[in-house]
Order: sequence, then C-alpha cells, then structure tokens
Amino acid sequence: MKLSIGEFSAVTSLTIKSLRLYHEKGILIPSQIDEFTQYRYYDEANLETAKSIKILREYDFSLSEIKEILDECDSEENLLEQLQEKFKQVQEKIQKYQNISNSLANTINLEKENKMHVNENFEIEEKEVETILIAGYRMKGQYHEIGKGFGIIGKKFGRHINGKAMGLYFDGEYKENDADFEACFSIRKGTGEGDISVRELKGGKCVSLIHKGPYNTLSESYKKVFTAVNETDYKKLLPTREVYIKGPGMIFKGNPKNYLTEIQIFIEE
Amino acid sequence: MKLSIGEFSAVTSLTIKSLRLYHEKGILIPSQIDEFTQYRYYDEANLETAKSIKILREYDFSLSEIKEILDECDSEENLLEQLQEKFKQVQEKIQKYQNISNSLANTINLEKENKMHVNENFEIEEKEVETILIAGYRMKGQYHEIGKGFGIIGKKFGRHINGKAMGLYFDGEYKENDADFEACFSIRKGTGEGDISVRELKGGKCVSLIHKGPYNTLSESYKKVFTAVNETDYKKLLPTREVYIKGPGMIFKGNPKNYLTEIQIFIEE
DNA sequence: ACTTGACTCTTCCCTTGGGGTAGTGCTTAT
DNA sequence: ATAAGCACTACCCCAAGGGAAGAGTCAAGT
Repeated sequence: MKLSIGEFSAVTSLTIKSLRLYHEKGILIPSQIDEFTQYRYYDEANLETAKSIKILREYDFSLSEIKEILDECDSEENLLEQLQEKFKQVQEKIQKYQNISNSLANTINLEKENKMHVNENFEIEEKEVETILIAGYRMKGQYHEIGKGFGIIGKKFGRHINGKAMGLYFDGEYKENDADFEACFSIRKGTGEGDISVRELKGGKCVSLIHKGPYNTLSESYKKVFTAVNETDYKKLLPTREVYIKGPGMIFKGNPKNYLTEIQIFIEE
Repeated sequence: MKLSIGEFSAVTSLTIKSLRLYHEKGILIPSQIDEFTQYRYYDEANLETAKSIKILREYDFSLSEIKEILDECDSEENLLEQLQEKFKQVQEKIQKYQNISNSLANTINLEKENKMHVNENFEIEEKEVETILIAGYRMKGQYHEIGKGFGIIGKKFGRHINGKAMGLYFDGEYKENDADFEACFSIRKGTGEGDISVRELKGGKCVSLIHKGPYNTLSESYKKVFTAVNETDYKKLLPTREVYIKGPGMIFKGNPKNYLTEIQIFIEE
C-alpha cells in the first residue's frame, strides 16, 4: 500500500496541511519520500499511527504531548498515566468554564434587572414592604465606600443573591466621615460567616421616593421625603433604607444621570 | 491623576505588555502620550475602561470582541445580548470538554482492564458463567470484520459498557466468507435500537481455554478445546463464545503476541 | 509525444494574547 | 559622571494549522 498525501488525507480525514505539519514535527513520518520530487507516500503502519494521533487530538492532547507518547517505545506502560493526567486537566478546564458560566449568568441577571424599571413614577408614595432574608455587611466610614461592602458580600454569596443591592443607614442625620451603614443584598438562602450577617430584615410601612440621577444629588430627594413625612403624624424609624434600582453595572458604569435609587423611610403610625 | 504605565499596571494588575497591546489594538488608549518620549500616561477614565476589560477577559471575551463592545456608544444596549451569546459559547465549551472527559474516562477504564489479567493459566478448564445483559450487533461476513461491530455498539452504548468485548459464533464450523456472528458488550442498562439487540445472554457450564497470541493463531487453541470436549460425553452448544480479554487498545494496537482471548464452548451434560 | 488538469512541493504570511529580549532614551539619585 | 530604574520601539517566539503564491509532477486523453 502506497498512498499519496491526498489519498491518505481522504482515508484518515486529516487535512493535507496537518499531515505535512505532523511530518515536520516528526510525529507521523511517511513511509517513503520520493528522492527527487519530495512526494510523501504513506503505508498501513502510518495509518495506524494516524488513527492514534486522531484519537489523542480528540482527547485534547497537544502535538508535543502526542510526540512524547508516540516516541516512548514503552508507550503502553505510561499511556494510562498520561490519560489520567489529561483527564485531570480536562476536569480543570470544565471547572474553569463552569465558573465563568456562573459569573456570566450572574452578571446577565443583574444587567437584566438593571434594564427593567424604565418608566417609574417619581412621586412620593406610601407602600408596604415585605420581610426578606438579607446578607449584610456593616461598615463605618464614608457613604461612597459602600461599594466595597457589596464586593465583599458578592464574593461570598454570589450564587444566592436574589434581589437588588440595598443600603441601610443607621444615623439619623447626614455624616461626612464616620457614618454607620450596612451594605446588603436580598438572598435566597445562606448562613452568616465572618463579618457578614445573614438575617431577616423586617418589612413594614414606609414613605418612598425614587430618585433619578447621580448619587451626589440624593440629598435633594431626601429633603423632599423628609418634608413630606414631617407634614404628617408619622414617626420616622431607623435605619433609613436605599434600594439601588439601577446603578453602575458590573461592567460599565453607565450614565449616572440614569441611575435610579429608591429612598425608603420606614414609619410608625 | 496621571499614572505612568508601570504605576497603572500595578493599579490594574494588567501587565505592561498587555497595556501596550491594548493600546496598539485601540482598546485602551492612554489619556496622554508624551510627544517626545512617547511615554504613556493613564487617567481615571482609563481605569474604568481597564476594569471593564479585565472583567470581560475573565468572561472569556476575545480582544476584538471587547473592542466591539467598547466601541459601541450604545454599549449598554447590546451588552446583554453579547453576554448571552458568550454564555452560550461557554456552555458549548463546557459540553465539549464534558464529552472529552467522558470519552477519556471510558478509554481509561478499558486500558485499566487491559492491564490486568497478566498472569493467567493457559489450561483447559470447566467453569460456570453467569447470565449477563448484553448489547449485540449480528453480522455476516469475515471474522475480522467484527471490529466494525464493536465500533457501532461503542458509539451507541459507550456510556453503558460494563465489561469486555465478546464474540458469539453461530456456525458450527470455520467459515471463510459468510460467517454468522455477533459482536457484543456486556452493558449495565439500555434498550435495543435499530440493528442493535439488547437482551440477556444465558450463562451455564462451559469448557474454557485462554489463548495467548494473535487472532490468526486462534485455530490452534480451538483444536485443543474441541479435542478435549470430544473426549467427554458433553454435547457442544452454539453459539461458541470468544471473550477478548486483552486485545488491541483504543489508541495503540499493542503487540499481538500478548493478546489474550478466552474461548468458551458451552456444554449440555 | 504533447497537452491538460489535478496533485504536490516549498516558502511565506496570518491568526490569539501576550512573553522575552535587545538596543536605546529619559530622569533622578548618588 | 555614572549607574539604577523606568520607558520606548522592534524583533522573534509559542500552537495548530489556514491560505495563497509560484513552481514542479503525475496520469490520462489525444
């Protein structure tokens, strides 16, 4: 049997290009090479080798790995080890892509939520809020540092996060530097760990206003809400709650003019 | 803020090399470039972009995909679609590696089995064989064509194959050309489909001999077994069974001198 | 014997996402 | 003055081929 490269390519379903590469790399050397024309000719032994190479390539072995395997005369001895090693590597790849897949799914959900809530009414209203399970990270410092808190919770509870990010503010007044607040997410399940507290956050009646625009203009909306509450007989409760309906995305910050933040002042009648 | 490339590299944990590449590709253009020294200087906007790039790279987006995403001013519009598209691609990769993993696990099992059974006794013996579930592919032709049969079953039942390959021979005599035989594997479960029959293969008492060596010398061992059986009062039953204990591996053919084949002639007392 | 069309040869450039090195330029501290 | 530390460009490298150019070769028909 003496097959030209084209015929051998058809038989093995390896491309001519690949066959030439394998020759160059010393993995699959044609049984005969015409002295004058340099034409390659292949025989049955080549066919066996080609089959082995194909299978090993399908198993994601690199050409250099295949060369090693083929070059060892005691190939049958070490083959098993190498298969098991490759199996481990493939498992790792699966794990890697599984992690990417999970992160992606998470981001997609967040982005989806961020897209909704386009037409809200921007008026003060009274509403009932349900009790929910939250994971919270209490912090002291400046308000804008709350982002770190979300990061910390996100790392631990990424899979279980269920709803939007929220902020609980335990000071009755605006504090420049030593504010006491808590970053939290509504979660499906989980248990506290380290600095992260998992607990039920009681619902109730609140006065709510959705603020549109960057965070540094929030105080205007706060003024409106407080004015409205003060005109009633309601007693304000702490902590004040902010729900970040639409904020900077995971990937892009987006335009702060379009951020939506709901201010919730809980009240006792 | 005006960071040199080294400082920016430290802040973003992107290598200097990568930053220069991103600049060259137009993905992340330094806010300022010194006219004379060509030094790159980065600002906060660059920092934001760098963060986005890092996340997208972690999500397995290619640089050209990232460039597309970043170049669209309406990035927030299409971002969701692109995330979902990427999610699909990642799922496909997981599936691909999962398939490789399965095939590898299969091959590893076969190779492991092939390694065992090193010291067998090569004498005729009587034994009891249990009833097992098999997937079989009946064929007519030449004996060596049985390999195709194994291939066909392997494709359909790869996951469920449990034991060694066997051959059932329904002719009472050696037939050069029009032999009637069946390739089969012991399987864990499964149902027949198309030309593949799944059924119980009855066990019983048999006279057995393990043949060592290439298949074309099997006839010598057959002669021994038949001579032995004929010296008794046992009645020979059909089909005759061959169990391929150690044959050509999935990847390497191995040395035919080491092949082990058990011949089983079932008998009725 | 000649032509023609199908094959085959080598050589070169391209892809991804950078890594590594060489040679040179700039500033600053000693 | 010189050396250290940083930055710059330009070049080559990896894996596993794909694509194309330009030249030579084979087999079949005329």
